[in-house]
Amino acid sequence: MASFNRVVLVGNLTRDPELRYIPSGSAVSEIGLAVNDRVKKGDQWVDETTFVDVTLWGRTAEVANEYLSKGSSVLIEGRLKLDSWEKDGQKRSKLRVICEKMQMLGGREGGGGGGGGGGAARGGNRVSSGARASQQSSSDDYGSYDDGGPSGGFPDDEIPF
Amino acid sequence: MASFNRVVLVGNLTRDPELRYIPSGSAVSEIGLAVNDRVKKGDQWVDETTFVDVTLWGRTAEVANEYLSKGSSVLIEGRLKLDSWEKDGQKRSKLRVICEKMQMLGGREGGGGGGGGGGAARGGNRVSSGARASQQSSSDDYGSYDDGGPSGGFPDDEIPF
Amino acid sequence: MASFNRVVLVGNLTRDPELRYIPSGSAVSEIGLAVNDRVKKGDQWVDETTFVDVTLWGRTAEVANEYLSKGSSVLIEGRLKLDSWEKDGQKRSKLRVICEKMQMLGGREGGGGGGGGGGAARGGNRVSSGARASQQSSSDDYGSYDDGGPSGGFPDDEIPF
Amino acid sequence: MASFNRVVLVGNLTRDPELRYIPSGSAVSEIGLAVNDRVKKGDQWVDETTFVDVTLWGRTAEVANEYLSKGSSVLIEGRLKLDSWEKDGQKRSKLRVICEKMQMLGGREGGGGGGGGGGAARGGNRVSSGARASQQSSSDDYGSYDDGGPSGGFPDDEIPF
DNA sequence: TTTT
DNA sequence: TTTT
Repeated sequence: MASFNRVVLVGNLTRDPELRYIPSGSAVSEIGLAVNDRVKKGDQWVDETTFVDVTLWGRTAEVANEYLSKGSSVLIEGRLKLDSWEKDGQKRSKLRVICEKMQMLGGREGGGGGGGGGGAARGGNRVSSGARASQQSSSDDYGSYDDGGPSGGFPDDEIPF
Repeated sequence: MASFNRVVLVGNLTRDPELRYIPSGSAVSEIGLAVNDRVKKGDQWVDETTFVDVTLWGRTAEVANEYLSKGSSVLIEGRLKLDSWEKDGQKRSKLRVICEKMQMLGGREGGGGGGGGGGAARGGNRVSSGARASQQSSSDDYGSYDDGGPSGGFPDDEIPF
Repeated sequence: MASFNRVVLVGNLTRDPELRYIPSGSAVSEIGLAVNDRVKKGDQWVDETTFVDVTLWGRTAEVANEYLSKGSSVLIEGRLKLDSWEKDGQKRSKLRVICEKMQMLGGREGGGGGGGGGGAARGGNRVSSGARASQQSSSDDYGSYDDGGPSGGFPDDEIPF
Repeated sequence: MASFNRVVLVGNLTRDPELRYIPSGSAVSEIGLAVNDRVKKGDQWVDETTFVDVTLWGRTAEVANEYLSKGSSVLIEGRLKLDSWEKDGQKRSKLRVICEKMQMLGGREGGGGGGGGGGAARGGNRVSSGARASQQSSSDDYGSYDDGGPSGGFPDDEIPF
């Protein structure tokens, strides 16, 4: 019965975030993370890249969409989640990470961070969520975003995971 | 470039560990973990089970094989690793966890734990690694096992990940 | 600017929890944790115990008070917090952990856990918070308690840290 | 008996690292970290800075000394450790973090990071450990340093913690 | 101040 | 493919 599920990753986005809104109005964003470890195999160090899909919710999703892009460096805290579906009559499943906290780091063009100013936004075509995202931004100068915890956020059961 | 990869899980084994030795003599064990979270979806709490495959190396693998069995409760610290292979000309991949530290918890029949004595072993058919495992055991009364870190353990490159 | 603060500990209570209510009605509990590591010093393994004070809030505080006692085994996830005060004109400070998630483990007399029944309560003198604690308990069979996250719980600013 | 001790922090150095060598030749470095959280107190978010002393060993200590300075942004993974001593006949103790893995982040003047080249060193007065540090550097382009784990590093028992 |  |  005892159980615990915690993941902390630092990596770079493999593509721009993809934001969408579910019917209830909640924002969801998917990001791909590349985590580059250097691990010992036998007696030598080798590079090992782990690609992980991460789902972000609510304001965190919007902030990611606003401030992160391919190559951005980010810290993600969350939990592992097994997605399951059927394809051609075959059961398939895949581990992903559900983000509970995101922290932008100063890598690349993304990562906002910047002291007073608050980080440069990306190209104009993705700023539709600007209003909400910048409310967030104004309440947090540290580039850290939280999903609001268990009691926050997801007002209905349309959520696909 | 900045990167970090850390997972901490507490769950129950979905099956008995499977131990084998690679040609160099290193022990490897696979365990299946069921992690039972209770997460908020919309405005209600739902149970969500995440099944994760975990790979253990060296003495940790042997200790797991000796003291854990289906149902055992265990804490695993490790990192995410993407396994990739080809099947029917299709690229497939799967996230797993490489265990860097294992801590037996007092669940079920497994979980060693027991005060002075050192935890009851499982059925006799799996005690072949006993000698080595119990050396370990004697140097650690806390049921915690470490893979020896980056400089420990894997003397050659036969390692399949 | 980038910042992150995460602690995960498993240890045993050094004393019974101390529960109190702040004027607003929020529950607060203090527990002392003993974390027994085995670390390498030079070429030998030595035991090292780290004593940490942990603060729990809200329902988590009440549940701890109800189900944990001296010796209980528990997993705490939280963050480091620096408490500061003045004594004899001297500035003093001390690191503690603010618990954000608690998971009871099956150690000792504490640790509740128990499948259907829900874990044995301690002696009668501490059951005053029973009503609330058992509401919690009924919504969670896994012995895991969450402080409700950033948006949960602390309705005023009487909170002393 | 079950026990686990894990800390992950991202913060900025409050001062330059202080490197020294213990009689056996092992390098030790102390850094002060400021971790800036934004936490909810009552119904508003407040900034909260936690100051933590971190001890680094071996090559990690040397690398920190070489590449980090006051203000640098860094991720530290390690464990809590209680330092105890006596002063004026009074027992005193203090929690610190023993670093097991360090990852430089791209903040400020520190944080090395730099792709191929390997990060700019600090002013000349601290480069005495250069030779060793750059060996390290050459075996790791990711700015991540590991203490070598339980089996690595500390060849004698002069170590003061 | 301490737990297993 | 699954554990509690």
